[in-house]
Amino acid sequence: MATSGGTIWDRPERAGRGPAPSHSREEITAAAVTLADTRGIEAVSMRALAVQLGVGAASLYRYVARKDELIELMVDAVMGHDLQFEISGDWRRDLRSFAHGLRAMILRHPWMAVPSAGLRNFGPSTAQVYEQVLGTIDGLGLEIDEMLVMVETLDAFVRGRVFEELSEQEAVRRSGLDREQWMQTQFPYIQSLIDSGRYPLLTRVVFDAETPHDPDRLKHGFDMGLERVLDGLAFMLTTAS
Amino acid sequence: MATSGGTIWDRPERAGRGPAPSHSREEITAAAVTLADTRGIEAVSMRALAVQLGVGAASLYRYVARKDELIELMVDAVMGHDLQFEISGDWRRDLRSFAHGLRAMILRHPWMAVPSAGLRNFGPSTAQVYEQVLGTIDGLGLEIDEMLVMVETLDAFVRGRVFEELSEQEAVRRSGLDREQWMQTQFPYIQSLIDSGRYPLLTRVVFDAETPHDPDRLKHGFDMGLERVLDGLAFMLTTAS
DNA sequence: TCCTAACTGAGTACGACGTTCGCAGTAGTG
DNA sequence: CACTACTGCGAACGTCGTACTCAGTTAGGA
Repeated sequence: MATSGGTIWDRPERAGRGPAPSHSREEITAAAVTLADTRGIEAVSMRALAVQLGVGAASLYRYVARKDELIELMVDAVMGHDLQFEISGDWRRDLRSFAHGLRAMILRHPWMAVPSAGLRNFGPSTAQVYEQVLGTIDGLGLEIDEMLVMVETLDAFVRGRVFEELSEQEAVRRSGLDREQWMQTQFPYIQSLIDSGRYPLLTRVVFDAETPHDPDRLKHGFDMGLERVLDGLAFMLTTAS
Repeated sequence: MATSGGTIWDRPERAGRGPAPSHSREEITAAAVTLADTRGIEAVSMRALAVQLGVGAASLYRYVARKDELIELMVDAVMGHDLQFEISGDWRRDLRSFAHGLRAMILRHPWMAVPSAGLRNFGPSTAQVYEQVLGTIDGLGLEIDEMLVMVETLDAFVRGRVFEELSEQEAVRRSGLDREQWMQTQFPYIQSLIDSGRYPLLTRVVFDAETPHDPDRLKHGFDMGLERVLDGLAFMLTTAS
């Protein structure tokens, strides 16, 4: 059993003695990630993953104590490999780059929206990312607590925003229909809301949106919101220096 | 089977002819909500809920087509009953009140953090809430699209922030230990990160936080971030009027 | 008033899930 | 070479969401 240490991060991958394991954490994690990317996170079962690896299901518990730990490995692996952003020395540009990178990463791996709770999920790669992000606002005269508030606020906006962007997309995927068909199943109810006359503003939202569910529209809303959040964060610097 | 309409919201609760159902959607929903509040969302199984109601598990499918629909009912019920905020006519005060109300609601019902994807989960109570929130920024000279961006941005911040606040709390709960014991299981790993010397800023975070996990500290961070976000949203009005 | 179509309740069953147990096999150590 | 600590894994347990089926019940139409 791989059940000694408190978290998986301080438990050694290999124990000293017996035969060498036929797989590595990295290999198993990679297989789980591609499985989640291609068939959705709910398709990542210990059995299915074992099949993918040509292994018995119970064997996976030699590498991982619980499924949760597998998810932790997956999250940290993606944080390490697929989160890209640039550091230029201009804090606003850098935080914007981080926000875009975080959003893009989650959109590439929709299952990341739920299990990765930002700063609280503390694998080594995740830690490195936030170390770097904190670095972009270091030396601007802020207390460490204030720096943390800045990063957490930005992080919360991005994750919350992308979570909303994804939820419709996920509903479509689960229904098995294509986007057009799915929207038609929703239509009668939306219509009944409008006809009730009790939602005039939401009605304007539905009617005035020229391209109702253009992906660029969501990106647009993200970018606008992001600039507002960055505007707000800039206030922290004025009061500090 | 309760499987005719596309969503549960346009499917009548009672069909015309036969015997009256022995329960109502509202009753079932309320039982599920208290079950989720007291024993966690993962304790809400169709079987457990059926026991709570003194009913066979299969009977629940007379009221609900899939478990997802039960969750939808739960979310919308809580949005209707437990989300409180005040409308004064001062947009900033009103949005702040909404943000606090939303946060408090999710903290009271931690399971709401995940399944309720904000604007996309569109039960009648949810719709009413967002109608009201849009109303607080109506008539300020903004296009409906811009109003939507404002609300979505605020909503994203609150949900993302509360999600992070909850994730640690949930990890503690799942471990079965109390907070003190749980923190001690995490300690060796945190220590090893610090000792590696590769995370100087995160180390400052750990050391400089005077009361490491005071709930007021989280509330503080929320309030500070919220004011920054509101600062940023205020910019939308200056360019509009 | 009665018949019957339409509905409700639920026992049973199916397949999938996470996880545990116990055992056969293997590789380093003394 | 024996011992020990490990690895792989078939089988099994309990739980889950859900479909099938059918007996019992009721309200509308004759």
